[in-house]
Amino acid sequence: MTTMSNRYQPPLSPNRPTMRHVATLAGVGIKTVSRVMNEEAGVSEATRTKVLEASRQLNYQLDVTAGSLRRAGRRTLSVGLLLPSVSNPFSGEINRALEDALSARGIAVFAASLDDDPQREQSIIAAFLGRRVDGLVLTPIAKNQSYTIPEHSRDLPMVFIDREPVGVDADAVVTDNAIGAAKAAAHLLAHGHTKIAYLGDRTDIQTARERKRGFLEEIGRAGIPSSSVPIRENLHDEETARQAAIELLTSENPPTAIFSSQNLVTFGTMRALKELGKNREVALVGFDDFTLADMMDPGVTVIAQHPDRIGVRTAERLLARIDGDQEPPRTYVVPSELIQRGSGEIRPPA
Amino acid sequence: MTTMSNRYQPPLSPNRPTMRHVATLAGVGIKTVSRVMNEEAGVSEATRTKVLEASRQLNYQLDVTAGSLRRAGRRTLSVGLLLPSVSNPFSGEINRALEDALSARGIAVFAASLDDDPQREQSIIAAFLGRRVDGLVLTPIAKNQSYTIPEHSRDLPMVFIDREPVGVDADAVVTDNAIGAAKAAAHLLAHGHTKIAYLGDRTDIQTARERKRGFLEEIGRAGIPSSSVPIRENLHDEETARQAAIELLTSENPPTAIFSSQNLVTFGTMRALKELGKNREVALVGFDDFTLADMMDPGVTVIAQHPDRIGVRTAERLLARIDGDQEPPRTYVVPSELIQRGSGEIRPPA
DNA sequence: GATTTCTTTGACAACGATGTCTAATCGTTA
DNA sequence: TAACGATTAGACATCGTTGTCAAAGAAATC
Repeated sequence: MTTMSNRYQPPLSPNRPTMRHVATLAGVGIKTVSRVMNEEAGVSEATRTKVLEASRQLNYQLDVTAGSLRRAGRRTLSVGLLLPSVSNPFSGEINRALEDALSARGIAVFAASLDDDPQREQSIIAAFLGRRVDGLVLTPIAKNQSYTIPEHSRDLPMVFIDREPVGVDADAVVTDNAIGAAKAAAHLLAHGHTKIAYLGDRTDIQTARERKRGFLEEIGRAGIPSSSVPIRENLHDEETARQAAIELLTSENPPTAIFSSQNLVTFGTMRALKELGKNREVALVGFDDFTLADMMDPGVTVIAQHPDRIGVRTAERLLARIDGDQEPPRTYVVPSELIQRGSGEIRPPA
Repeated sequence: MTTMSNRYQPPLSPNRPTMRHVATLAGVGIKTVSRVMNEEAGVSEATRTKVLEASRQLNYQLDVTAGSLRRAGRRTLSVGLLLPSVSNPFSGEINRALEDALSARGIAVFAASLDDDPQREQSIIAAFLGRRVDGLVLTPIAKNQSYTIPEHSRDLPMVFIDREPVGVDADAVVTDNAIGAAKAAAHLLAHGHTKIAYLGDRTDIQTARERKRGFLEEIGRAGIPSSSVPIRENLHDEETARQAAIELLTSENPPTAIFSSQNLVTFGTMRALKELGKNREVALVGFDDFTLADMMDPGVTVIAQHPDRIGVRTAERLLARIDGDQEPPRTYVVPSELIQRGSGEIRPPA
């Protein structure tokens, strides 16, 4: 220890205190303060207390971002989360599960909404990268051409949700969409239905395609030609779904059961059934659970996803990657679950 | 311009490029690159193009956090948002509206969930401050003793939602809770009810208290002694609400109408009514709108809040403060709205 | 043609922290 | 008692950027 005085004295203004303020007050060097703040070893108990006391007195708060500049691995202790929309309940659940897992490690989450806008997607990812996030979780709905992650960020820890990564080496966490849809089909078949309609989301959405595939395959296994299955697709909101359902139900040879591939489509279908007074006659199984599904008339049978489990698994993978896991990327499947509530157990008219 | 060479040449590694990389490639000084990136004036068109080209070639991405260290006002272009829970639909709407308004200005949002845990609140706020956010939006539910914002952060732009700030000078954006609840009471009174029960949330929640007050005042104005009003409080989830409602409805002198002060309480009440087969006899008005309210039997009449408008107004205030608005803090009221759907229009038995 | 002014540009020192390296101190042991 | 390793501490450079300032060159004025 050559001298006790630093090169210059900070103004010690009433502004937000820095490490130097704490150091001068405690009468130690700035690096020592750093050590105490980061709970590094090699500080005597006496100095530690001195520093802590000074820090408490000044109400000092370590500047995480400034530290990230020099910190090993340049960790910023923040991750970016790209969701269809933060206001969508499914996304909210995932967001929450992720937050819980990451906050335990002191990692904060930037969340942003995509809204199926590829332009927006570009700029959000850029914004995340510009903030030097330690990892990325991507939950896009639509198939957007290229996930243009710049070359130099290719090894950024990344986890995709509900979508297989293309062109990037990354883990993915998905629901067993095809299997879930097959379960729905099997359930309706088991209740005696043979005329089961499929109401589906936009075909450029990978999960929607998977669900359709699983559904049709199961129907096929029952010996029903898929050409005889009424299919209405590219329904992306309640209203278009409602119209499609009405059209189908008032047609010459209406289905006795309906499988709807997504929340909003289910809602539209429920509306149509109620309007036509057929809600107790035509069976319905929807993909995705929703609040109050059991309070409907009848309760709505669904294939429930588990956003919380998806979130937990995602967090686990992301943290593993951040911690240096070099295993080849994998896709993790979170099983869906059939929940019987009445609408799916309606039998066809004899 | 003394020399053209910088003190040292960067390794020009395949890693993430910095400004210096761009500068060397473009053959200009690093400050010039900074100017171009920040669209500062005083750069000739020729140099601008050169720099932009080099930046494009290297896929350079400005490091926002590093810049914040030196930038005037130390802007980090990020804000912290504290919500009851990111998975709660009401919070989600607010989050979304805020994001839309702030992302237009290049500001990213850290969202975190509080879960009524004062401990957690402390650490989240500390985490936000440690990341040097440019502003704070706080949406706590429960009354938590002290909003301990350290002295030196007192002038940090801050907006409270649904809660008057105490001990801090800050704007607030709130729903007209008392007025909304009064509207509910008036509506039920107008339909001939005199025995109207109040089912309420935890009494330590300010908005819950306001709603109760507004409700009782309106009842009082109708000449009904508030002592004769059945009141059940501190219901914080569906199950306790359901039990309270059942108790009330099976009592000797059951109410002919119910006002429930919050979403989950409304759900519990709906369940109770359905179980007792009274859903078409007993009137119900709930505070807070919810998905599929119109699909219930009967449709549920509600006092709807407007989380989107709350979010927009909040963003507006926060940005104004960030931009230096020094007006004395105000509380902004976003009006609620009565939506008739059937359950609130049931008349008492003759 | 000589000033003066304006425009364009880069060197340099920060910002607040941490990694590296070296120095002082303290026990321990030969 | 001297030598040594272990422990504790601080000086310093540095992370990637921006604010300040000064200098070079071009344009405008006399």
